[in-house]
Amino acid sequence: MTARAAAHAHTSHNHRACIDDALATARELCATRGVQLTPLREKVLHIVWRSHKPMGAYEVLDELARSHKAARPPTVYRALDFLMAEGLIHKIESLNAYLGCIEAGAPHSGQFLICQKCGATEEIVDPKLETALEAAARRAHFQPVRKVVEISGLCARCGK
Amino acid sequence: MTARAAAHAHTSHNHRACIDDALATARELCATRGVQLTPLREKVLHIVWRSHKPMGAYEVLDELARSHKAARPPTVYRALDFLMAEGLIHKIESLNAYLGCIEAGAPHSGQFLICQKCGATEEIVDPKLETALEAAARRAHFQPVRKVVEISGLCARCGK
DNA sequence: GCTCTTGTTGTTATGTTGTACCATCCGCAT
DNA sequence: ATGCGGATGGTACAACATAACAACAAGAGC
Ligand SMILES: [Zn+2]
Ligand SMILES: [Zn+2]
Ligand SMILES: [Zn+2]
Ligand SMILES: [Zn+2]
Repeated sequence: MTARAAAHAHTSHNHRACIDDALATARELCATRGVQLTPLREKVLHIVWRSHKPMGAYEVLDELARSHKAARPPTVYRALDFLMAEGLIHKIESLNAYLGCIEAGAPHSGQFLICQKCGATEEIVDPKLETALEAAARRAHFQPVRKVVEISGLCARCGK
Repeated sequence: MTARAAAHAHTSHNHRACIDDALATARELCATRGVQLTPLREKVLHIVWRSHKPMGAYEVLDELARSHKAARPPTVYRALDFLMAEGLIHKIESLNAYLGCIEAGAPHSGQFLICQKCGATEEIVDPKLETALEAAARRAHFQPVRKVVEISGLCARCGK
């Protein structure tokens, strides 16, 4: 398990390591796949990774525009679409926001614990939950393609 | 199990029975709770129940406006908010759309199988999946409040 | 009857999220 | 040099959702 994956979103940790790890992994993956992690896309990935709270596209845009005057909505959405296609970020559907993936390279839809109080969102990888999802679909003769699992509530720290 | 709950979204069935059942259940529940299922709200519920495909708020608005000239976005969103609060419909987060609940009266967040080809969306009630969600949250010391589960893919009919 | 309160609906305007479409630029292969 | 495909620039607009205040209707208490 990487330092990044070991860190929990709601706990204090060396977040610089999260970012560095995420960017390094992204560069490796894109190089291997022969796709371009351009400076613009890397910048957007960096912005999304600034926290463990899902970030809205227009928040990303505001941040990006500070150093990139030409930034417009399509600029951001194209970068986000690329990063999602490469499995480097996830979209949190219930928030219309985006979050860095902690398991980039391993194709998955993502399972999330979203704290309603502090906003911190932790991506979990739970094989039993995955199995239960597959079983539920199978029971209905349904072929799953994308599985959205977003649990909102109170994180360990806020729920005390 | 009611006739409504027994019907699968992707199969042909007597859909009038779905609607009648849903409206009757809604009237009972609201009467019991002492909340007002007004003609407007009932009309919106009826519109949402016209199919087993999640319906966007503006689609509902277009339909509603045919018989209710004063209808505006807030008209529809207020009715949808009421119906959600009473557990009569669900919002499908990954589609920004709304769907009638097949188990109104039993508080739950809903679990959905969304066909990407035909659009039919089936609400399932899977205790094992529910257990797995609870367990995953517990493992992270997370207190779940709302659980969004939306599996997109191909339904039994379209996946053949 | 009156009026206070609460809940519902009417109405206008605006905020937020996401795309369509075409132009331009750049690296690379022919 | 020419053409091609991928990436970005830039304008406009579509789709989804809410804020804020006015109007109205029904029941409770006087
Ligand atoms: Zn971190
Ligand atoms: Zn992930
Ligand atoms: Zn039906
Ligand atoms: Zn339901």
